[in-house]
Amino acid sequence: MAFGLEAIEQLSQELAGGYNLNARLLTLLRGGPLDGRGQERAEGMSQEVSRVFMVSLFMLNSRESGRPVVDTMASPAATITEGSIDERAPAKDMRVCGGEEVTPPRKGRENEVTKKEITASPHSDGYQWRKYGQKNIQKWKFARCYYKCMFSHDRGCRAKKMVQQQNSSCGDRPMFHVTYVHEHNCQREAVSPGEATRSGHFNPQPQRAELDDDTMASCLAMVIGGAAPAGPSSSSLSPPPVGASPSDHDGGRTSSPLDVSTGLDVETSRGSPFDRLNAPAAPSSSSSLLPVEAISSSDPAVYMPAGGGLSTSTDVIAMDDIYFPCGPLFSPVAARPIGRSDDVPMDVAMFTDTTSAWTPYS
DNA sequence: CTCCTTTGACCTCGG
DNA sequence: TCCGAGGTCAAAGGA
Repeated sequence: MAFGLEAIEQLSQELAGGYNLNARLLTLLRGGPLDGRGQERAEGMSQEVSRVFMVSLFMLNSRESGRPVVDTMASPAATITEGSIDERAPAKDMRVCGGEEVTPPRKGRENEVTKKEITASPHSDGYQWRKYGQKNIQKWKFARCYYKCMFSHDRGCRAKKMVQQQNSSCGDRPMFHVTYVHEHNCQREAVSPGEATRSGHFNPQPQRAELDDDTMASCLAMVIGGAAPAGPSSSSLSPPPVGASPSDHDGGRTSSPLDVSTGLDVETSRGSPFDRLNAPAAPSSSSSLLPVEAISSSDPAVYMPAGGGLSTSTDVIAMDDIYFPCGPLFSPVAARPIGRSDDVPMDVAMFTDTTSAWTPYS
């Protein structure tokens, strides 16, 4: 699917603007009989709402036009995947990402980029990685980390990934650019989820929901209509119960392979087209994971798209904040980092282990 | 003792 | 050809 992030953001803004406009129109209409001037204003607002619909529909219909996908928004909840990338953008093709200008990686030795994504959970991709390097990169506040497949040696797997924390974050949630280089060619045997973190790869079914067309359309329909959605099928939106829980951490060593976050709970994520933040189980005492856990459904969720026209920033906005007049459209069950220990600086990765100690440098 | 991360040095590429 | 930046290696140290 190729629904550009820029498009999502624009669409979000358009729709939120339309929503606000409609709310004003409603207020106007409820204010009593309209005089000539009020009638004019109401008509103007109505026309503007129509324009919003038109623009939104146009954007929806034109998404197949092959327009390049541009990273503009770092969603804390959704992992934005650019998909397979075989060719890199021209060197001077600056991209805007999370409000930052990002120079595409120059052509290097490894040119076989298979995927790029922006995620809050750079390590929850179902594979085990070994860090082999870290480098301070110009223009980035945070060092870039280099990972190889754990089986690069044993099985000659060439898969690598580079994880770059963004300069900006969404609230206190750091976002990461993850660039995958080379496909895994280590043979994956079916591994029980419990074993996944320890003994190898498990079937890497998609662990995150991508915003497919139906989902996006459904979402927009919800926003436009304010109707309670039937809810996208959980099969398409919720990750499979891969399980691989961080509680499977090797109890002894702290320098374990990268942790694999839990899949999302199917029940709690139903109804939202947006990926919920991964919510690793409470870490064991020996784990260095920052505790992140699912909390009660009374808390506002942090789904994206945020902004709702109220802000063009990439900050997280609770669904209740966006859609308050209608009540939450989804059944938001939040997942948020909790119990962040005070000794962990806020600009450190929201979860970390010894393999991903994000140490900002200045 | 083993395995992994850290980190500085080295290599390679592109301007 | 030089230089800066990014990517990788490998020794050292830690758990």
